[in-house]
Amino acid sequence: MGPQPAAAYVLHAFARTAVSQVSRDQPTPGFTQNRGARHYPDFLKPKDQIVLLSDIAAVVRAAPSFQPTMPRTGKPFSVAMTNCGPLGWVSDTKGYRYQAQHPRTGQPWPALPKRLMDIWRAVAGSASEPEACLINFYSATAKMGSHQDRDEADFSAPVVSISLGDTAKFHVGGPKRTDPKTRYELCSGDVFVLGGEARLAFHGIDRIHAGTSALALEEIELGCRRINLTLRRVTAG
DNA sequence: GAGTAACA
DNA sequence: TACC
Repeated sequence: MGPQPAAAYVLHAFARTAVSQVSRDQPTPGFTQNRGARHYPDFLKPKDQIVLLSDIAAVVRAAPSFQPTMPRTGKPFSVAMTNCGPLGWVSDTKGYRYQAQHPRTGQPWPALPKRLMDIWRAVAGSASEPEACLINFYSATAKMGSHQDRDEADFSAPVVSISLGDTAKFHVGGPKRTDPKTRYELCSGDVFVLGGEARLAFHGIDRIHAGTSALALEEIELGCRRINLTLRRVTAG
C-alpha cells in the first residue's frame, strides 16, 4: 500500500477557520521577477486559501491521491499526487506522460475548479487555457528533485504553481541542470510562475519547513504538510 | 535521473 | 558524485 490518501487531510483542513501566515523576511508588494521566474508572495489571502482547499477536497474525493514511481527503476516519489483538468501528469515504470484517466480508478480527472482558472487568467497573460493541474502532497520529509517540466507539447504557456500549507525551500536554476540556482521560500498562498526564459528552468523542492503553517499543523498524523498545485497547458493551442 | 545512498 |  502507498501512503495515506490525502482526502482526510484536505477535508479536515477545510473545516478549520484559520490559516496562519508565516512571518517573512521582507514584505513584498506585487511580485519579483528573475529571468521569467515570477514570485507572487501572498497572492491568495487566508480566506481564499481555505476556499481553494474545499475545491481540492472535492477533487480528491473523485480522484484519490496515488504514489508515482520513477521510470525504469520503479522507485517511489516521496510526494503523493493527483490531478484535475482534462489531462493529468503521471509517472510509472513506463515513463512520464499526460493521460486523461486516473491510473488506479480509470476514471476521467475531475474538472479544473473555476477558482484555479481565475488564478491562471490573473498571472498567465495571453496563454491558452490550462489543461492540467497536478496536485502534489508533501509530507514533512518529502522533496522534489531538480527537474524540468518538459512533458508538454506547448512551452509558450507558463507553468503556474500555487503553494498551500507549510513553507517550502524552492530552487530555480536554468535550462541546464548545472546552471546556478536561485532559492525562494514558498509560503501558503504564494503563486510562482515559470514562463518565458524560465519555462524550461530546472527547479525543485529542497525541504519542507514542518510546522510553519497552522493549515498543516492540524494533520500531523496524516503526514501531509504542504500541497502544491501546478497548472499547465499541455497541448499546442 | 520528478529517485536514493555514500561520500568528504 | 555514483548508481543501473
